[in-house]
Amino acid sequence: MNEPRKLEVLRAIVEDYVHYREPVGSKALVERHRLGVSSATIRNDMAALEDEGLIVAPHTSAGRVPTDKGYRVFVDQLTNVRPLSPAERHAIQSLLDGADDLDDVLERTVRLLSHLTNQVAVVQYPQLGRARVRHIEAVALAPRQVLLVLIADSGTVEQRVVTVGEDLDHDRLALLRQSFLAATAGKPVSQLGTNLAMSMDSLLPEDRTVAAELAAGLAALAASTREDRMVTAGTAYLARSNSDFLQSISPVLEALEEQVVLLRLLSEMASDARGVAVAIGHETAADSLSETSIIATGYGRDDAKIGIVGPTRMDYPASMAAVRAVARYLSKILAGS
Amino acid sequence: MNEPRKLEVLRAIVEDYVHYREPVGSKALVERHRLGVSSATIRNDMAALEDEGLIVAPHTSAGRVPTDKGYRVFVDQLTNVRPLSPAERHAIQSLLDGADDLDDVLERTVRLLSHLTNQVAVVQYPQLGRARVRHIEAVALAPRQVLLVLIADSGTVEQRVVTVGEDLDHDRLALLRQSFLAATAGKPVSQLGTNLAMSMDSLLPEDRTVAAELAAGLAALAASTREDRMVTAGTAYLARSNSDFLQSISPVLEALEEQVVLLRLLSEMASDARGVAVAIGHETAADSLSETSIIATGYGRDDAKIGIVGPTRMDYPASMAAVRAVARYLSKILAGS
DNA sequence: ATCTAGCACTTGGCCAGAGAGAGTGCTAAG
DNA sequence: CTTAGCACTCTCTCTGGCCAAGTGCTAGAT
Repeated sequence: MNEPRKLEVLRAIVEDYVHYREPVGSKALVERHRLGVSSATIRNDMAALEDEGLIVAPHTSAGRVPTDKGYRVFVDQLTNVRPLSPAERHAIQSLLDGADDLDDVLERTVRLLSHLTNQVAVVQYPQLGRARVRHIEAVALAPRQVLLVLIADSGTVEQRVVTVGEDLDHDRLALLRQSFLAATAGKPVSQLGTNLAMSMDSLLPEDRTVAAELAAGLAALAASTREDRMVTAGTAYLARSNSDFLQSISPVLEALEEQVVLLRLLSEMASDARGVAVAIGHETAADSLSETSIIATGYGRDDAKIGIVGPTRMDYPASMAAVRAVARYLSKILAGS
Repeated sequence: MNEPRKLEVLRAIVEDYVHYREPVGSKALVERHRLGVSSATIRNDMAALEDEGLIVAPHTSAGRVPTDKGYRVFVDQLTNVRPLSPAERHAIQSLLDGADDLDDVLERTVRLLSHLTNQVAVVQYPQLGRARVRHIEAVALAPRQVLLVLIADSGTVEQRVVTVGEDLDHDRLALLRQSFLAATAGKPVSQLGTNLAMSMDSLLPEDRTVAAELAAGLAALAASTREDRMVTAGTAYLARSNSDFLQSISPVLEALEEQVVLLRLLSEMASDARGVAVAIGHETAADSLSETSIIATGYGRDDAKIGIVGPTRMDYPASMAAVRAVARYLSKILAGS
């Protein structure tokens, strides 16, 4: 058996199936690809591929369809990721220029990626892990209500309203804020909690109770930052792939809204040598996503993830190229600002 | 012709069509409802209803289906909105308790409404129109980059990064901030721009250029606040109504993501005597939503909108009840905080 | 005037059967 | 190892016939 040709056949099957959206048979294969052998030979190869579980026939006399495993081999076999076309590069440039704050950059980026791939795009908020405290603000909204704002040098701003047990006038709050700021400014957000705890001693005894309440709020702010949130775009594309896939889009929409499952998945995906990570069908280990594939990669300093979610029958090479290219531009923009 | 009975027939047709999801005929109607007359009489009524354009027959010998106009008459005919069941009230209570900041409240609310109605729910951010400036913060991120934060007494926090034309050290920025705050604090957000402009005279001449840049940023912040944003939940329900409606969910998803069309629509909808507004099918005046209905109502002081989006074939009475009930709870919670 | 009963008529949905087309696996030969 | 040929298996599509649902109309009952 000719091993290289067998892989070539698998490649052809995947490409044709993605393109024509229907099972592909041996005859169509030799017509559409210059394989240099007859359909009978292809049939032998296909039988072997089926034995290995890379393709299946929906029924006796239909063509073959790649399995998750088949897509996996296909993807692994891809050596170089195709660079983007000039038109695509131009689109990236013009769409991402002119963005101002972080929210805006992420918003534009995810829309861009979605348009480029005709797929749902997701982007995780940059993690605050290595970010440092730039500023802390505390504003009295009511005698016992305080709005806490935490600003990190990564450009993220987190806010929360905290209710405390005793009244706080403006001056007292300003003093506490000053103390908090002194204890944490310029230091990593991740250590905010411990830094605040250590600064408690320097406070007046009568302030410590309320200070602890505020500190808890700030710590919670630092912990539950947006690193566990993501932005989504292009959900409409899910409904476009008019096929049997339509049945399974409801769970996918749920997963996109829930975010939890997807975020865990994204953080577990490790990019390979080509700079992108791919999870195919059941590899996602989530029932709701068993008919979808995810292509993702990290961006920025702290390796937050950006990627796309789509049906397993997708154009992997093009999507991988788009994800990687957009991630690079995004990293560049974030580093520059 | 018996007019009251004709309306009764329309009501029965709508209810049955919503329930059984298929065209309803005269015979089924007399079986399922105590109309007190024979199917032949119903047929006469139905013919009249069809002449008036309230129902149509998909083909010669199928039952009748309500038109948009039919739903409209049905909805207008509803006099009292059914109150929620105790179980639903309980669900509202337990889900909305324990929310802290505005984002969280809206997030929970929209999920709740979505679950109650099994429909897509949307909620518009409260408008800053009548809100007053509580606080302004300006943080130097880099010599020429400033993070502006605007906090309103409605609890909303807006932020934006502005790049200015000259270097700003910390002290100079603090002075400017102080001046801005003095000019605007406690005054309506809507007048922030003019208030800032008037305060320019009191600044040192060399500060005026950069101050103008910052003021422009703040004014933009006040103008483009979240009032033009909304939160969505339950998109997965769109794909659940497994029927011909599946075809049209892609445009709906787009509209939900685009937000612009929907926001305009929401703001144009005026609640009627029962406290809710309903736009049915083509009444939405948006092609992408021609097969969907929207039920919405205002909440809070500034009449921001909350509502649901679903197929025209929906349970209007139940949905109207849920929207109104949730809007009331939401108003109560926002007023209390 | 209004309602009802009956009836002829229309039509989509469903089923079975036939035929075509696509594709396979196998065998035997190059 | 490859190829040609062939029998076989399925699905898909089309057809015709039948049935059930539902209608509109007319004539009679109330």
